[in-house]
Amino acid sequence: MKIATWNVNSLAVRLPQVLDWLAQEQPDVLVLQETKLTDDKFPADALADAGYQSLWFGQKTYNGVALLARKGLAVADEVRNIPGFEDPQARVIAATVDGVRVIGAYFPNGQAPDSDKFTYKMAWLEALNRWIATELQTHASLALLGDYNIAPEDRDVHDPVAWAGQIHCTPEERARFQALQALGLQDAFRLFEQPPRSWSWWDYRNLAFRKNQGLRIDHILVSPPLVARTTSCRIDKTPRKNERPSDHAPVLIELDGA
DNA sequence: ATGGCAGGGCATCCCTGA
Repeated sequence: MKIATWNVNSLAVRLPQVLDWLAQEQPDVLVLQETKLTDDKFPADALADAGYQSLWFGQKTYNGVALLARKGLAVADEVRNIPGFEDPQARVIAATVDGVRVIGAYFPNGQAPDSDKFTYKMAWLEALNRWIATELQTHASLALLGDYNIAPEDRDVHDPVAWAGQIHCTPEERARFQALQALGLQDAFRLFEQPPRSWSWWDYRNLAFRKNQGLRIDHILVSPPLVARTTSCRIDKTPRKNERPSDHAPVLIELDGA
């Protein structure tokens, strides 16, 4: 079973690239962030033609998430956003696929550590942690994946000195990432040996991709039964080389067994 | 020290992203 996440930065612009990538990689599940589409505009038919059933949860201009699955999608226990956390922004979509609880999330950016958006980010992260704890009680096999907007460690940052204390790298955000790990989740990427200077996002500006200046902020966290089944985790830089690319690259894991 | 690119929307000399 192959499960992937990709922040596409507008599905309207990136749909052809998503279809290409699905044909290329044939993931069983793909979660998308920053679709930037209202629900009436979601391209469910084009994705169905490509063999994927979809769940989607969007809004105008900002945010928006979706969950695509080839088969085994249990739509009955779909969840949108964090239960009990009042939120006008479309950031979370969850469902169960072949017994795996898949939670796709677009974590708040936070803009700057002294901003209102950072306060919102921290409240959102706290609510997420509480909810994931309860989800784990009913779903032992759980994957939390998406654009976390957190670089968990300095080795996830191309220039840790320049980024020290900046958004995505503050101690408060990193403590929240560690709090998710304290629930028993593990960073699938770090279960394996990886190339140094591996990033999932590169700024559009400054030739950042060509110079490989980026951050690793897109993650797949897996619960213990999935840790045992995970055979690989990688970042696919290929779509970042496309014409009109997303600034994020997809991240994927492969699981043993059904 | 700043902004540099990209997407969306329909007002812009704008907002947000990361």
